[in-house]
Amino acid sequence: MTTVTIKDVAAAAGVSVGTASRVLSGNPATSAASRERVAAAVERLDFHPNAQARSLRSARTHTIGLLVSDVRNPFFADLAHSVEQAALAHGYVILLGNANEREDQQDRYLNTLISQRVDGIIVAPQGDGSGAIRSLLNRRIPTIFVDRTVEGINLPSVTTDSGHGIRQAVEHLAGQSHTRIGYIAGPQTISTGRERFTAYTKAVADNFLSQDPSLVYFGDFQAASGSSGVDALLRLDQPPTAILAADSPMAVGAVAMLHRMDVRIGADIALVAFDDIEWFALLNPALSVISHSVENMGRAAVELLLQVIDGGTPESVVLPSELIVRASSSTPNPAGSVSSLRKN
Amino acid sequence: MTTVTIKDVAAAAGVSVGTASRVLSGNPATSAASRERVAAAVERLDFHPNAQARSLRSARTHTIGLLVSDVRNPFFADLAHSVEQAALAHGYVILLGNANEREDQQDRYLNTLISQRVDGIIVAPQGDGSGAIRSLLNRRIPTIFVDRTVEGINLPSVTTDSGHGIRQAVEHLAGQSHTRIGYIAGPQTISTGRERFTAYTKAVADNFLSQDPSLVYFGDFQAASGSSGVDALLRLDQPPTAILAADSPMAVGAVAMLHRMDVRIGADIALVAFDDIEWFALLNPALSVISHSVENMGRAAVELLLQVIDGGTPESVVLPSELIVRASSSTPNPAGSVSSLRKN
DNA sequence: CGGTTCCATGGAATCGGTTCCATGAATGTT
DNA sequence: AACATTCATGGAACCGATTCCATGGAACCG
Repeated sequence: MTTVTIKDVAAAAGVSVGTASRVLSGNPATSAASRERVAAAVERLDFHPNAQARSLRSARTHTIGLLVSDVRNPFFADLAHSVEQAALAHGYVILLGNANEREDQQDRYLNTLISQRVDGIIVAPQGDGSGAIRSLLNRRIPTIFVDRTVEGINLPSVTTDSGHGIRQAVEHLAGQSHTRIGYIAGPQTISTGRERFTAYTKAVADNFLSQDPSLVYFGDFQAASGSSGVDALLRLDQPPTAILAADSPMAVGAVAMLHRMDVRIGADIALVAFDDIEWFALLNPALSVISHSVENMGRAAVELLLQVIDGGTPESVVLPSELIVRASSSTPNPAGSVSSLRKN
Repeated sequence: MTTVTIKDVAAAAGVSVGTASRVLSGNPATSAASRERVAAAVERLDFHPNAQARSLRSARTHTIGLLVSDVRNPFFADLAHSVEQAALAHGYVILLGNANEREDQQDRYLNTLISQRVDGIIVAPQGDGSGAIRSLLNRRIPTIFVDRTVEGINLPSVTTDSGHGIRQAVEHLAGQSHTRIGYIAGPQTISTGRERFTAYTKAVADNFLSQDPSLVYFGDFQAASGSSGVDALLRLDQPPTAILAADSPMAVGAVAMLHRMDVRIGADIALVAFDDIEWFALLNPALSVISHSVENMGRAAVELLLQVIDGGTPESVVLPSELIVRASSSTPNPAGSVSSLRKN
């Protein structure tokens, strides 16, 4: 590992390290002559400034931490991509952490990000804010929440108004004479899990549909729990004729289980998923979804964070959600169609 | 941004910074008494060591760079996840870069990773090795290739033997009397694109199938080109009765276009994709795939890299690929079934 | 032409850790 | 009891950049 330092560059260019540094950082107090000679030396030696040394002194790393809940969830993969592109456009690099929907891994990453002295952190948080998130607040590290928030912690955030989309979905299903709408909920320890569940509950009540609590299955936002949810709901004495899944991995699990049970989506049962994933439209029948723009979310998150880094206190952003109706929620004859399948 | 340094810790614990540092880095030359006092001070002050300062002196960052071609490609998202988990188990943090299948973004990230002085780099490379990859070699930065390689650059790698799976797929299709197998190839500038294309060509020849060059469409490993590929192939005077897509995003694009054209997969045309993605099995009909273990690939990559970091020169690893037959490639009556659809 | 201003420059301090070295106390050896 | 050895410790040098400060030459001005 040959190491070229700014000293080597200065020597090669015949200037002092101070001058070399000024040229490198674009300080205007440099002559054209030395700019030229330093540039040539950098080129010749293939010099890459040591980011550690640089940020040790300047207290800026030009790095932002992004902590997502689960990279394999396409929603977060897309989010990572859009955050990364937006950050890149502003000269920042992202350090990506993956909490795997676990609070201990989140804390571990947060501590790493703090140690790395990232300029700011964008986090889709887990838990109740008792762990490493406290350290962020205490140290006043620029932080914003994305997708989710933590109750009692007042940080700028970019979230989705899931209420609107869920209301639309429930009304849409009610409009097709579904009265028993099953709901595969996210964990109630996560803000989106709570918010979407509340919206479902309210929409069901407002539309005079069944409020039978056994129509709700509490999952964990991961695929396996979507499968268990379908299994549990279809075992009920009076199973739902439509199911709404609170995120896309659980929807995937639901689809898999429905296939396994030979229940025809869009015919025997209606299915709607929260989150629009590219290939949901490719399923046969195509899946109806509640969509929100991950592109906008990523961009807004970076912009908010940069404002906080610059000392501002920006307003939180709430993005809209919208129902997209496809074939999976167009049940020809909803009532009672599934009950005959229960015996399988 | 309150900053707690090791000096504060040392003062609070009543020891010198040297001793505090030794305690923190687990140096055995410390007394139980000072270990205890330092630990207490760290806890009380919520001290997080500055990784910059630490690695500036010790020349170790405990960070490895992972540069993938496209985070939104589920294959690479899964790879990122498995690399991350494997790295975490060894006390390393990953810095994730996303090249977006573009060489300029790759070079930009490589330079950043070099500046960040990561201990090593795992890269799924783009291009011909003329760009920033040269800098890696010159500086002898521990680097390994994953998934792909670069011709003429001799670095340890973890790749898939795509040949076996592709041969199986072609034989499987030939066994169902397909004689014209369309191929949506990856770019020939990428090793996997070349290798898979070569394997297809050879398998087609070995099985005495049509070697009509117009059966091959060259895409770019991204979804849109899968759609164009299907469009082009089905416009032929003699369209293929089966299509093999060289990666999963192109397969997604292919599926989307086939839907749009109302061509029934598994009936009008057979389809096989390289890469197994969780939900490919959920499509109706389920998609036949050539599968390889991304889990093993990630783990092997981290292990290889750690060996290089420790000064070793490990052997490259080649993982197997395997055909998984599902309904999409079980065409009941292949011959000529698509030609009637061409007029649409 | 003398004095002020401007500005590029070199040198040194600095960031926050790690690590080397000298020291002195404690322990062990004969 | 004298001496060698071990070992925790404090202090200082060091990693590679940035940034402050003093300096000296050029430009400008009356």
